[in-house]
Amino acid sequence: MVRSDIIRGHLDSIILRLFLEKDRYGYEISQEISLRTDNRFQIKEATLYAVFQRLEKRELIEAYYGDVSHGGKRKYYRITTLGKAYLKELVSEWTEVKEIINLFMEGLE
Amino acid sequence: MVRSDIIRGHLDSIILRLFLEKDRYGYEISQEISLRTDNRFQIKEATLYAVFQRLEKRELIEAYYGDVSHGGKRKYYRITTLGKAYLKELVSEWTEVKEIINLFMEGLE
DNA sequence: TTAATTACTTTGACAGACAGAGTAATATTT
DNA sequence: AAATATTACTCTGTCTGTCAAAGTAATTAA
Repeated sequence: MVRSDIIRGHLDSIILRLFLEKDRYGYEISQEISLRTDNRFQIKEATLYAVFQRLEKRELIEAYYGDVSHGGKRKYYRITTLGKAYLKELVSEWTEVKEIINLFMEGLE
Repeated sequence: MVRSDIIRGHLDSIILRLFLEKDRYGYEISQEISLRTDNRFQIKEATLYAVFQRLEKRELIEAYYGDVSHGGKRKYYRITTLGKAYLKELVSEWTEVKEIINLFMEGLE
């Protein structure tokens, strides 16, 4: 398991990326992250919903209530146009951050 | 300039790496980071000295006072054996984090 | 009926990073 | 010699992101 404070700051990117693919609800996002990372990273519930609140307040995603299938009622989110533009920025930021950190880390692997 | 909370968690790595090369003092580290990143990232003074305190408390680096050349007296740090081992861990952690984030970011660049 | 799973929410705490202000010594300019 | 710039370090208080812990509620399986 990767320490979460090393992934800190990238959660918005990861989550927005998953919303770019399709509308999703919270629990699904958390499952999807565990699945795709092969359990190398798991987002904590409290963190997840805090991210949603932050993104919604900034109008990068918007919520609507979906159908109740298993268990509790699902709250779906969709990414907004603003959110898509922001994700684009985050992606190029990631490219730059990677370059910078590699600058210091390479030659040590 | 890269946002600092996206580099957060990697400062220990960057600084330990610079100490691996040779003993250095604070101001030098800050200059070196700006230089190597071409000013794309600048560590703030308050942050820098907080990192030193953290690393010293964990016995990953140790301090000694050097000669006074220009300006205020310099406090030098050297990396300890423990620090070297820890850096090794951080480097492999970085490789893994990179993989994980790329998992979500690739195909969007 | 009970337990397990799905799904979301809230509160309070903590750690890392930073702004801002301050101290102090040396070097440069006037 | 005095004023200013630069080098160098320290401290306090604040903000933000993440998380632990606890709780609510609905559905499904035992």
